[in-house]
Amino acid sequence: MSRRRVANPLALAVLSCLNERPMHPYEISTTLRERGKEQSIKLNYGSLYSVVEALQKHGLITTRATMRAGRRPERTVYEITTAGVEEFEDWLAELLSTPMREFTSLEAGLSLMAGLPPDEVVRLLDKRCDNLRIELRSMEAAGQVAAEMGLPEIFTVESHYRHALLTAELAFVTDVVKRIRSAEFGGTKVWRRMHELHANGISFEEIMTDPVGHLGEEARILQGPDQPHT
Amino acid sequence: MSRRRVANPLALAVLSCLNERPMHPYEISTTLRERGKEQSIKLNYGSLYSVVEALQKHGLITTRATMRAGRRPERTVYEITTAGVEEFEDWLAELLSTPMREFTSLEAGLSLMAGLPPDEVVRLLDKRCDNLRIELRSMEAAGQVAAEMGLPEIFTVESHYRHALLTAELAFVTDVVKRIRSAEFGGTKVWRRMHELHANGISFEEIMTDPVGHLGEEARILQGPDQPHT
DNA sequence: GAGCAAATACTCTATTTCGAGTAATCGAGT
DNA sequence: ACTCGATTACTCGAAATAGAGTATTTGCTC
Repeated sequence: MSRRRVANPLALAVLSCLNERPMHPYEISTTLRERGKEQSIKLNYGSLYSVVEALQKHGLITTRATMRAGRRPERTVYEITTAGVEEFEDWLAELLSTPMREFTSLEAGLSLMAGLPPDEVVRLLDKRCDNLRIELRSMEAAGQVAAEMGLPEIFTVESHYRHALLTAELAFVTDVVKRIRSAEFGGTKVWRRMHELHANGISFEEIMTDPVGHLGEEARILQGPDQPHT
Repeated sequence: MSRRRVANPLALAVLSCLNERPMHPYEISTTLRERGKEQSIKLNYGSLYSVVEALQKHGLITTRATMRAGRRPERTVYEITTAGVEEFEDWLAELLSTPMREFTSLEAGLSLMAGLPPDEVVRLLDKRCDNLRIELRSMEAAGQVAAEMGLPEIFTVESHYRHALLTAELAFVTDVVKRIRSAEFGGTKVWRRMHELHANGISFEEIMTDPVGHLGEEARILQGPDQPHT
């Protein structure tokens, strides 16, 4: 299991709210939403209530009161404990100081992109660039509005961070597209040839049993690490 | 539920392997590991076997044979179906062309960083920069080795992508640190003052009930959206 | 004052995910 | 020939997650 007994980042957001003042879970959810935190921390009811329960079980928060108005569902108000404050500060410190291994979907896509022909990949990545530019522009517009409302940067860093990452992604993908187009991208020729053969009815399995024979000397790397004399 | 009946990216990796040739699950896992794909796609046995089962249930793969050697556990060899090939190509196309909303831990951290005093945040982010530089250098060394082995770029794009993102992160965080230090970062003064009051025993709750009174005119934004005349 | 959409405040359950556990076999050394 | 660690190949159950569903109340219009 993870080092923290409650691992979901939503738990950190809960601690953050309760560090300000006692609240009931639904109030936490609306507070986070109002402040735009659901942009950076995944929030859904199922997780919220189980995370709150887990925090309580581990003594990081306690119920302060349960009240009801009329026949409505009970509202349970929670408050943070000393241990909870400590956990909040320690966890936040870790998030800020220590880069974590994260798995993004583009990384997954890039790592398997050899499965599609290069021209198709170029087309798809080009489309991504368009999408990225659109999103970047809409983030910039939203940032403008926030700035005009006098919202200080401390409340919008996350979105500036996302903007910076998306900008870097756009630059990277643009470059990759350009280099596949010019075949400057390492391996493009073998990659293209392989999909041409496949389009002509030769299975990948067959190609892979004798890569050099089908694709030429450059395909030597495709040979499994050790299939010696048989 | 997600648009795809099997949503785990590991399922895409499975389809990718079976698109090359039939394999049994354990062989899939070692293949992915050998090729370094576990760097970009989370792989663990529990998920692997349930994902394979789900793919089979939905007709994207079928069992080709189950064999056993001696008293060892059965090896079930799977092969991809036509529907599976289609799903593979469509899914991969989507990953490459469409930016997805992802939740990174730094984004979560930044969005809650006001909960720690600015000097502490500076210290932590500085530490992160050190860590980032170390990781970048080790990625560069690994890239060097791969290049010398003649491994073409098509097999290492993912890691170049990660390198580009980490570089952008380093630049962003470095800039934020610099600007908090110089108090050029919007909101720094109120932020610092708030933690000073808190260190002197005033609770956040108390501060937030009258932000302007405690923190000055600049703290007007901290007032909830609508607590009118009461 | 009747009707109806939105907001309030959760609950429930089907999946998914995780990773430790198991059990057999292989190979290298003594 | 035997032992000991690595590898092979999966199983299992606890825990986390997602998000649809429920039931009440409020506010607004006509």
